[in-house]
Amino acid sequence: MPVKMNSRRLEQWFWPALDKYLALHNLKQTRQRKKLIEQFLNLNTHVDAEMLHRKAKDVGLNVGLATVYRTLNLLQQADLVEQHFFKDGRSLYEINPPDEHHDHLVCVTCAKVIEFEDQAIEELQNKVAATHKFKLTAHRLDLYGICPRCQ
Amino acid sequence: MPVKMNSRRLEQWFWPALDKYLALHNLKQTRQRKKLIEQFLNLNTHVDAEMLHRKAKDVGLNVGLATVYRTLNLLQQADLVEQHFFKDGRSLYEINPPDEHHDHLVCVTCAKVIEFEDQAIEELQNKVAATHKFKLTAHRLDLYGICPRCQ
DNA sequence: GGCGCCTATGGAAAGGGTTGTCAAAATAGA
DNA sequence: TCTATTTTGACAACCCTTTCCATAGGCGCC
Repeated sequence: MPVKMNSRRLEQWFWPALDKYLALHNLKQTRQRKKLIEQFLNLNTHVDAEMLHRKAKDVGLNVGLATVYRTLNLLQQADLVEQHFFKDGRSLYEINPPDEHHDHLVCVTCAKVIEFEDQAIEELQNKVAATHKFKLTAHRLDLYGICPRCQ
Repeated sequence: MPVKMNSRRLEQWFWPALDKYLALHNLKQTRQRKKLIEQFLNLNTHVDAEMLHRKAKDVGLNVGLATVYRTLNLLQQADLVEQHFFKDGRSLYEINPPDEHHDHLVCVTCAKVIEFEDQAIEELQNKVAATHKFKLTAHRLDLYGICPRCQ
């Protein structure tokens, strides 16, 4: 079971990391960015652009959808979120704290997602990459099955 | 390295399976379908709709792009091909012979895809599923990295 | 073979997610 | 505060994919 950072730790890691990235790239602190990211951190799950857009409107931030995409792309460039591509053409984004990688176990019946990590698997992946002389940058492992409740 | 069926075995499995599916669903044998699929089998790698469309034109088949998509979707429904979503918003399709699973090592620079299989990883996956009492039905493992030539 | 039903096709249009454009607004530094 | 530069919102443009629709083409039946 992956241990997820609690909210306090998450924020303590995230905001300085973001500030650093912004400063490094001559980017600016803006109200929209801050609010959008606050919402994202609150949710702290897989979100797509449209969900975040709605969530922002809910808390009274009148922000354009384009800005949501720009913000998500920025976060991804900064390696602060991870982008997932799944089976309907839309991307999901997920906060990506350092050293907190996990994979997904997905119930094909109820769509429930369990996160897990397995160090042994990771090591074998590195071995495979090494065999083919690849410099590994990322990976995704999704297991699909039927959860206990749905069986 | 995964062992791929040779061309003869591939065709001996594929065409009867397709015929069976068509018959079962009251679908028809058409020139376009047959030719498109012939090209796909010839290539026998990851293809996207546009590649297949071009390939078909190359051999003198004037087929609409819509038909290419329809054909690929049909094959997927029949479970004769597998659809992949790698990181650029377009889908790749791959012939999917029974009992011939493999995973992917994708170069993030040149988009080259290498196939591999690793029994040890598979076993560990089963173990993970068992831990969570999931009945595993499928999985996908994509490794992303930079290939030797792009480094 | 010919008839009729029903599926398949091509081309164009529509769809849905994402990115680009551009004038106006906001930020950060002097 | 003033100025250079980035960011924003609204909307258009984009790309891949699906849908529409009128026509063409399989396939069973006589």
